[in-house]
Amino acid sequence: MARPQLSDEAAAYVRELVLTGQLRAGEFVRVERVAEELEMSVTPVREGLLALRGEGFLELAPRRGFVVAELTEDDVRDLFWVQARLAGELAARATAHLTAEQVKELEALQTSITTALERGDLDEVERCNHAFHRTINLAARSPKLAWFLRASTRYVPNRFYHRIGGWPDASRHDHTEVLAAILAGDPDQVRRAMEEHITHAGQLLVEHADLPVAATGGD
Amino acid sequence: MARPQLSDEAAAYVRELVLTGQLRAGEFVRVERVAEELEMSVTPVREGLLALRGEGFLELAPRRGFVVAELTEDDVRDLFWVQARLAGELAARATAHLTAEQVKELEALQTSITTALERGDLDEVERCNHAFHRTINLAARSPKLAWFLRASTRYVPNRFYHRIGGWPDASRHDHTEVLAAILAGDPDQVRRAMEEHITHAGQLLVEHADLPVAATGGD
DNA sequence: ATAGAATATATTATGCATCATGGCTAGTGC
DNA sequence: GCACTAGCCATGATGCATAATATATTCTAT
Repeated sequence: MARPQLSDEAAAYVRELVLTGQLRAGEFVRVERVAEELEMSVTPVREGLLALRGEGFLELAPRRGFVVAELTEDDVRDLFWVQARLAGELAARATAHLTAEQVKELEALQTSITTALERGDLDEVERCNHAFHRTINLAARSPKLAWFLRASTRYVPNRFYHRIGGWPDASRHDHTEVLAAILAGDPDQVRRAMEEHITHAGQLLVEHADLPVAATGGD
Repeated sequence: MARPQLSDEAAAYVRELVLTGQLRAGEFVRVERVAEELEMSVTPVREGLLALRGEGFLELAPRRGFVVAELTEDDVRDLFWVQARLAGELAARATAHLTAEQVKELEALQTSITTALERGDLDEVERCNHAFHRTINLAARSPKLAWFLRASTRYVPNRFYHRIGGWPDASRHDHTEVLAAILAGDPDQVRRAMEEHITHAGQLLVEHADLPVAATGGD
């Protein structure tokens, strides 16, 4: 799976530039420049940028170029509001579908997270974290909800949580709550636990991200 | 607004083909064929299809082409679940922001819908319907939530409601409930009214759309 | 005569068409 | 049933026309 699609590579590259603030709101993304940086031609870059427009990261000014979209603190709060609702619903639905084996896997992942934390292996923590949520979200068997969830999580920079002190520990605690609710077999309790988990993450991200407070004007 | 962007035209064309069932799940969308039909070259078509992949309508089999994605009855139910939550939240948020003038506009639109219904002018009904929701959604001042809402409504075929007997009348009734809640200034009541409204629409669409009941298997 | 505005020109980048390459598949022969 | 071949089609590289903006030049008014 070296480079399945150049346009995906271009999209991922620019998305990360936007999320890490290396490209600021209002700036133009020059197709040719990106093409040079990634050593590809302009066609796949343009395709990738159009995909990013579809994701809400860029706006397209016809015959002018792609502009980085505004992303305010309120926007991030709203994104996590969506993410919390969706992750909560998916987790609630998953409760009835999770097999005993899958529950065991979740417990194993939770153990791995704890030991990895003690070793200070944050990459491993993130991997297990991801697997934990993925297992739950797949078990819900609701691909469209999962699609919307992914759309909302795209706004979280890769490896963002690494840079937030105390987050992995808080996450480990939240997962314990989710697991307990799953073991209790109570979908509503699972939903609440997962919603709180995501909400915590959102609060941390807003505190650490240093975003513009309000939009500039009315479009 | 003749042809703002050929890729948008291609995306809209194929999206409608998928939604109206002229392209069935699993079928390949041949780039060159679409290009011929729209009398454009393959580049903008491919760009449009990549956008549709981002919207969840198509899947991309690398080096094979674009395949129409599965859309089951459960998927549509989930899409309307999302739509109802988002429209409800937006309406609740709008309640505090709506000016007296905007409320008057909503009432005027509601009146227009009623008279247009009596004339049997379904196009006008749809126009006012759209304006009604748009006014509320803009007043909520939550662009990201609005983005997700739009993503969920893209799955509703254009002019779909025209073909459903009794829908315009039911819609008129639901709007009355929403308006009453807005006039009462009660966000929670507004949310409930709007969620019910969308849920009704979803039920009607599922009943009339004749979709596959379940997904074929595990991807 | 100079400052400012308006027009003409030059430059830049988009957007689309065309072309070259190579992967995937089906069809043929053994 | 398997290997090989031929053709189709996705993918992306390149070239060109057009639109938009920046720059320079000219004209006008004070």
